[in-house]
Amino acid sequence: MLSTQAPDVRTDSTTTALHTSSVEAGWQRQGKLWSNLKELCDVLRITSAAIHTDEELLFQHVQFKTGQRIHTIGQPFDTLYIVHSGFLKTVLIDEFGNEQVLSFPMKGDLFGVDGIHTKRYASEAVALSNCDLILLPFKKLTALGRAHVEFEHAMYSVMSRELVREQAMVSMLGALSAEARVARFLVNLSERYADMGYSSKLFNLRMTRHEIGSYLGLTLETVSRTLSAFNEIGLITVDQRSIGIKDPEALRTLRRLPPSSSRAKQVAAKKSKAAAQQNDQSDPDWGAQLASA
Amino acid sequence: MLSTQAPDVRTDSTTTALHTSSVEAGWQRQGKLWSNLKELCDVLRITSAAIHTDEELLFQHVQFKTGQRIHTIGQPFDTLYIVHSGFLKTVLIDEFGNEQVLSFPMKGDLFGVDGIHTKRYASEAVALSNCDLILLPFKKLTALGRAHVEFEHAMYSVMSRELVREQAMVSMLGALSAEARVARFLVNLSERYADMGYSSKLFNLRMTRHEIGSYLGLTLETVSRTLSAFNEIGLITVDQRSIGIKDPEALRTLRRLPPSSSRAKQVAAKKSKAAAQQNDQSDPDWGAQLASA
DNA sequence: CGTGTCATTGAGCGAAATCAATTGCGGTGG
DNA sequence: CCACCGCAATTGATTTCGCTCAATGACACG
Repeated sequence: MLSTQAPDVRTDSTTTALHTSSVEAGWQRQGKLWSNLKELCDVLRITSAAIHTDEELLFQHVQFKTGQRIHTIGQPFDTLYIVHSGFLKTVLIDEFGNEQVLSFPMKGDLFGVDGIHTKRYASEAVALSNCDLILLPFKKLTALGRAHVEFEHAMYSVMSRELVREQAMVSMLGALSAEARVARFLVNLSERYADMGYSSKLFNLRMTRHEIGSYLGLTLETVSRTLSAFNEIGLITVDQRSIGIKDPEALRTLRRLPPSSSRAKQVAAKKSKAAAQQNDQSDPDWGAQLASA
Repeated sequence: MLSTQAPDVRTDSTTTALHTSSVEAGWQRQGKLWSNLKELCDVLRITSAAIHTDEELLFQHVQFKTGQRIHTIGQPFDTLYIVHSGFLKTVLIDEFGNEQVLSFPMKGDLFGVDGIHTKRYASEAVALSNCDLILLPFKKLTALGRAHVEFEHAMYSVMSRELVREQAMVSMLGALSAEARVARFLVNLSERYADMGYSSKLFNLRMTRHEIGSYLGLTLETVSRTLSAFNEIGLITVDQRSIGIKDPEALRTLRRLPPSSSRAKQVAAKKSKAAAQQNDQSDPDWGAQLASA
């Protein structure tokens, strides 16, 4: 495995030493990490102009290993979580035990917000990799909001951001085709990786096809087929969990795959090209098919 | 039109006299209405224990007529809206002008929250009936949050509630069949009407089939057909915009094929019926098909 | 009484789900 | 080390749900 391509962070040595490796931010103390307010704001990408770096307030970190649950549905709520490193999923579980993936929190994301209203978490959070989370007790948050005007505003802002994200999700599920959803999902992941300083062109998926499908409102087979189709066309490369983004712009603007008839044509063209030793990804007349109305 | 069944509020005389009719709460002043903090909390269904009723702070009301836009996408954000009476829709508009309905705010609902993050509204709000809205300037809100601990908590709570609602929406779009979506939509509306003190059994839809379809991720034809089907089965009565709820429990538990399994049972039931040469649309035991997960 | 908007209903088709078979990979234990 | 197992992923065959296209009906409005 290429350690350069994967945003694996300290997972490279395979799940063993969490507390031993050094980390970018936070103060290390006998295996526990603490962050001050400034660091917390940085992780959340919040403008912390008037925040004193000498603030004595500290925020505890907690580590979770792959597969562990951070909180479950119905569990009494009292703290929010900020992802310092690692990857997670949040899921809703219906009355029959079916999981519905709601989000894939990663570095800088906040989760647990759904617990504020009813004082119990409305969703379940599971670590998809080893994780380092910053605990943000809700009490502390409100106290902080009253002390620092900036911080209060920032918290509202972050919650608003979450809401907008959900809205975009609803819009996507309601209006886009399967291919468009998968395409946007990939672009989205790519951009988030870029934000985190990793490669936006080559990365490993942290979730299964099933989880992706659940997130996008599709079956795992459809996700798999769509990825394969994108691969054939040269938009991406796929090898199991490893994804290479080849044509971000096409993915971003993709609405629907060409009709199966012209698709056959395309494949044919591709074959003839391969036979002629031509370069693959030229395919002139599509890749950014737009909806007409 | 039966004025008793419809939560029409001052709309009966058809869009003419807004400022003339009297309203339940608020202080009337030459055509403008003002609410104090207590009233505002009441509308939001917030426990306002420690809120002084003698609070001098007043919140302005604004009236909108059917079809008017409250705010548009990209417009600078500075105030939130609380629905005092009337019905609205919030929509997202994609790059090709297609509308995607996000919510149908009604009495007690808060909207405009999506503007906090980017300082510009991310969605557009349109009045589906004549509306009376309470303005809640964001500045005022934060100030209030610092003054009244209770209020700050309440605002977080309301935003959390919105987020949970969106999550439920995502879950529905991702996992439920067309019939289940429509069924839940009806139940949801019914309950909201009940909360507002109107009949939960008989009401008028304020939105078109197209808008319902957009909201549920369906086409207007599918919505229409589904309503007709529910009507034939006796779950509801439909006559244009007028809906009568006949079997809330069946609607509430109506499902379709979530992920896997459960299908065997369905097919078996179908086959046994077919074998018994049963009449088509009598189908006694459907209308509340449950997934066995 | 036309005209436009919204709703209903039907026919046909296509995208995605379901069902099913196979392959690839990582771990485990003989 | 390899055989075996379980899980994930790929791929194909078939079904079906919901969309598209289209015609018609109901109602409000000028």
